[in-house]
Amino acid sequence: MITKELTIGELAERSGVAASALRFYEREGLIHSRRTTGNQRRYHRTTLRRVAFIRASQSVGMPLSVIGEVLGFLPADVPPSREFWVRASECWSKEINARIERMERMRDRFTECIGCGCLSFEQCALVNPGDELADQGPGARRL
Amino acid sequence: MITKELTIGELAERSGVAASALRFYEREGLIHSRRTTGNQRRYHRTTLRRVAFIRASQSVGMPLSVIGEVLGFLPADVPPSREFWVRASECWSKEINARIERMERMRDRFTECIGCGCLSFEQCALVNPGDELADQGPGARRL
DNA sequence: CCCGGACCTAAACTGCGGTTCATGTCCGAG
DNA sequence: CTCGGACATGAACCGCAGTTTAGGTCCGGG
Repeated sequence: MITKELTIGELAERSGVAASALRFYEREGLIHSRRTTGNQRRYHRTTLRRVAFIRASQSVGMPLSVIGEVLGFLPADVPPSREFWVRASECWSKEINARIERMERMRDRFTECIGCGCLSFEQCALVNPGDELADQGPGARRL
Repeated sequence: MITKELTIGELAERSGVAASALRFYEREGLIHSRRTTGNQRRYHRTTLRRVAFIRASQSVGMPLSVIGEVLGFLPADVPPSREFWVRASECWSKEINARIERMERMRDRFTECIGCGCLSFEQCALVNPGDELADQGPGARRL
């Protein structure tokens, strides 16, 4: 059969992603499925691509919420166009570069500041960054 | 009075760290305190330095567990020596550089892989990194 | 002596990205 | 028709780095 649908087990095996994660992605709206009369999930083949995109994006550090937003522009059951990949790639690259720069600035500051031995409050830029790291709110912070 | 001890409120204000966080650090063994007869915390002044070090280390992405290990070499109530700062700085710099390199590799892979439009399983290095990201076990992953 | 603000504790909650568990249903091979 | 493996669901749990809440105690000024 051409364009045969996938069960969750098949999708899990072929994508290398656990079935529990796939159900989770579906709850979060990143992927979609049809249901059989017996309430089981059937995935369109293009879902394989969507999952690949999700994992690739995660591997460069993107949070699922952002990936979800971008995938929102990609209708279900439609294979992602070349344009889509390119646009997404550009978008991600910007983000990653920004993060790398941020880390480089931090490292330089740290060596500088530790090197001078100050580490006293009010003077030290490391202890009081002020610019970055500010207003991240309470709770856990992503590294 | 010289070498006056600090209450938790004072330490919180002077370090810019919430009292709840200071109690948390103490539970985790990163800082220490004496207790008054009324069971209230009194901090040695050098604790201010310890907290500064914790926050600085966090700002470059170090997890508390690792910071705790390093602080373990620094006895309570002893001001950190210059040597200590230098050694810690070297140690952190290595870690940060490793992370930056990792992110650069990822970014390059991503642009390369997305650029070619493949994103198919089994071939794509991004989808199947294999080397990094592997064996991180179940549960949440740090970004 | 009394009052209010600072302090104490343990337990529950946050967000992220899922996993694990308990319990119950579906579906295809024999 | 029956059996076992695949699937369904909701709820609870993991680690991290704390915050919030509830309920109780301490301490200094008036």
